[in-house]
Amino acid sequence: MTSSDLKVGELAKRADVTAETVRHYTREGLLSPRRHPENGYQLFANNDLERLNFIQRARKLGFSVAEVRDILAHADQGDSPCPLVRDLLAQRLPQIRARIAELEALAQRMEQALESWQEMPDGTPDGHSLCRLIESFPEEVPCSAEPSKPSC
Amino acid sequence: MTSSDLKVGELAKRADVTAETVRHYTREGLLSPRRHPENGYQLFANNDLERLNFIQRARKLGFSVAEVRDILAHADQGDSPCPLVRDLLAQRLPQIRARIAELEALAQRMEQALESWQEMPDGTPDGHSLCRLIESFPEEVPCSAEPSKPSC
DNA sequence: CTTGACCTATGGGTAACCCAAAGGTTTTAC
DNA sequence: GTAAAACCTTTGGGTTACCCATAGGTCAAG
Repeated sequence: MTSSDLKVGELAKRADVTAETVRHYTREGLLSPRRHPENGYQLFANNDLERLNFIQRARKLGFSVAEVRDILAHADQGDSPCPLVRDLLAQRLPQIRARIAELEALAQRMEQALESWQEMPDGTPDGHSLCRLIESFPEEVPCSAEPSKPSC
Repeated sequence: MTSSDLKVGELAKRADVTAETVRHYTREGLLSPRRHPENGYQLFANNDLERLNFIQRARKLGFSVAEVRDILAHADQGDSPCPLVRDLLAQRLPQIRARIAELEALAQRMEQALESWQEMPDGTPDGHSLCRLIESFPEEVPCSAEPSKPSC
């Protein structure tokens, strides 16, 4: 109704996301557009552009969509969501660090594999080997299995 | 039929995965158990234990289940899958590196946020701010937007 | 012969969207 | 003024690599 009302595509363009993303956030309860009484189109207020920008910032900080929904719900009720925000971030950070370490280990396995495979022949699969490249690769040995090893 | 035939749970236990995982790989075509003619149970050959170990190794090297299926299909046809293996790994590695860089950037944003928030008050949401902590966080500025900046 | 441990198939859930289809609406252009 | 392009709607399915619940059949032990 207001001059500042935006349709899905308009809001999406201004926030530089796809219309599908806007619909997704709406389905998930992060946005609550009014409806045009005649054609059923979703109508977003100017406010919602700020809200969508907020969502994007929060997502870039690593919050999940569900977490952002909770943050927004707090704020909508007049409570400061900041303590929640801090908590969530502090919880998530070590998980991200762990994920980085995992991927780093993976990348090193991959590099080591590619390197050591330089000198190995391809070979055709016989009854015992599918691809020696992979089979020659050491299986991960959990440290608890051989506590005597000093490297563990 | 053979003494070495294994049921789902037995194979799973020996390869240290869940029975569900074995069923999943079977559904995806990585394993092709025979069927017990009377009770319909899946029967895995001794061979399949090696095959499952191979799958686990390949997965740890970063191959997707679909990729492992292709690798196994090659080998099953008597072709050496090794060139495919090398190709896939060489393709995947830079993607992993990119993902690591992304997560590293994310972790740094998170740390910077937590740090700078130490000195900021929480505040209750007013009409203009949901949580200043997040809103104060700089939006990602693509370098192409301001080519004059020397930092870009 | 019952109980518990195992098997089967089916279908739904996860995260954050993307995409297609079928159909109604609005805008643009001739 | 109208026809085509552009946009909107809802529905439902796909992505990854599994996990879990249900309902019901089977098997080993006591």
